[in-house]
Amino acid sequence: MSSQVDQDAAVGGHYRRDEVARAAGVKVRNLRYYQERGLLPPPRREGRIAWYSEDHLTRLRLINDLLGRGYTVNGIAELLAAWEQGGGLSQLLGLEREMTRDWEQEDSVVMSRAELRELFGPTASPEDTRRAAELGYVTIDGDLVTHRSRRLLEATVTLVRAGVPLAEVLDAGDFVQTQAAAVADRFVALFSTHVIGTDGLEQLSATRLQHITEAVSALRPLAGEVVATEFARAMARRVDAEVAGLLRTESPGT
DNA sequence: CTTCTTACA
DNA sequence: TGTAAGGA
Repeated sequence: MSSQVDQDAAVGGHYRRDEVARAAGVKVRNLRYYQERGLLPPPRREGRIAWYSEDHLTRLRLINDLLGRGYTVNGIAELLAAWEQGGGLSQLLGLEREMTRDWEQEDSVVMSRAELRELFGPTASPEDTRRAAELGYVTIDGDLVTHRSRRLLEATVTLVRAGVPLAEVLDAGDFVQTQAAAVADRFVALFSTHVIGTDGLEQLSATRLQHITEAVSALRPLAGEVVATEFARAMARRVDAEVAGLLRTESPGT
């Protein structure tokens, strides 16, 4: 009966300095070190006693694991920061569902070629239809045309009725697809280097795989959030500039 | 005395 | 990362 330490520690999720250290398999000295490097949140203080929680324990184990795999302290700090941000955002908004939705889950619209012509009017050519199919917006089966996204179709119709030639709308769609792919590549690259590393997925432990899965789902909406925000800002600037230009040329004075 | 920090190697 | 010394 010489050590009752484990009983005290296991109950409330409160650990003293040396208890977390032992439980996580790190040296007491390093608790401070990780704290200074921003890897570990500071413990709750009660007089001279530093109390560590289950969260601290979990994080320490993760840090230790990553360190053992050759990650640098700085790399882990970056990962942890991104992780926390992503998790916070994904919980914050119901946006997650909206942003991770892809075409397969969207309403599709089926119509005949005649209906399609009627929808778009004279600016739409068979060539446009072919191009739309090439870009993946529609699939053609005999006389039936299926558009994969009702929202995109409606947006396109709106633009065309406002006077934008369909061919140019398709050009824009092509451009957006390319740029979106580039943006996605960038986020994925970030993720691979900082989270997965060079080892590849094969030799990862089950717990780390779990962590990665969580991080992916946390980072997806974060990436969407970043892009949406930047896009909104860019649009606002361009529109402002355009409107200012029009005002100068069209109404020189009253 | 214990618990924790600071500072130096 | 170890550890000696000092504050609370």
